[in-house]
Amino acid sequence: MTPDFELQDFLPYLLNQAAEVTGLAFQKHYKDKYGMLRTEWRVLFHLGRYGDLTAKEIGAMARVHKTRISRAVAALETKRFLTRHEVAQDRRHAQLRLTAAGKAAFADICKTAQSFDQGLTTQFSPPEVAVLKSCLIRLGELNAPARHF
Amino acid sequence: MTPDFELQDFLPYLLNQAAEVTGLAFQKHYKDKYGMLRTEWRVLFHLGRYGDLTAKEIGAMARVHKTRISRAVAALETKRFLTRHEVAQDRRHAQLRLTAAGKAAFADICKTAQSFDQGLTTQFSPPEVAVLKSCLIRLGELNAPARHF
DNA sequence: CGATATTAGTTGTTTTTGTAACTAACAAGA
DNA sequence: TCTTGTTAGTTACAAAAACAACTAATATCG
Repeated sequence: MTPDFELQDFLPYLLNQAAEVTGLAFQKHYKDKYGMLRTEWRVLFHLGRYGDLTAKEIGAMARVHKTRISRAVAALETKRFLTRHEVAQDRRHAQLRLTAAGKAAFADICKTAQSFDQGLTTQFSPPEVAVLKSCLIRLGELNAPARHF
Repeated sequence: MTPDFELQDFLPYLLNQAAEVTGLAFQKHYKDKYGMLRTEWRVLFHLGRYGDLTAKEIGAMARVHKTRISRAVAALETKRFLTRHEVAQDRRHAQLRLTAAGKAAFADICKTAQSFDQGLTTQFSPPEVAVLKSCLIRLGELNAPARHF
């Protein structure tokens, strides 16, 4: 039968555990402090980092389904973290723009995220971190299943 | 403000993306084929790999909350993949035991999991895989937030 | 121009999960 | 023995996610 296969050797399991632990630890910086969900924080990040974007653009960049983006945008709008600006040429989509409060939250959470990341990576040597991150990027990109954007 | 902080550098994001991509790719082997949820597959795995266990033991080993275990066990029971056996000494907990069908499913999914893992790791060099897995284990264990078992 | 297709985004419905309260069984001290 | 406390597991309810169907705007092709 299956001899010595340990769950500790199974990459999807390891990835999931590490993602869950770190994700739960970090969420207090956007959930407890700003009442945001993870997708909201991601949308906020993309707008803060890359400037005004449409919902579709954010979804494509962050690999998130459009319904999740839609609800995150609506939530951020009621929290007054962003505003919608219709594009005259095509009224189907709208540019999303952070408000001052949105930018402040972005800056705050980003700063925390950077030090959080440092706290995680300092337990490894720089070469280890380099290998870890490059592997994760390849895993996240290469095996990406078909997305229905 | 925040200068050049990329989401691609943020470990929780990378972990989450890699976990999601690989997890979604693998789930067809237990979801599509056996109609199992991820927690069910994990419970099945622990029983198949480590023999009869109680719900609490599985929860402790897999770091899963007891309500999720409870529902997974109930689902596996209706699928006839396991049976409950009361312990005379303490009737609060029950030993969980895989049926023949459960063992067959375990063996099948395990075999697939091993080759799936190989497919993932062969795109990296052996030293890279070693670093990757050891980092993931440390991330998943060291920063583990308090669990309420 | 007019019918059809496509696209951006939203809404509704169903699953799944998280959280808390609960039951039943056992333990331990007064 | 009889409270009181603890433990294993379940159930109920609320939050969140997945999936599908929908609306409105634009594009395309006859």
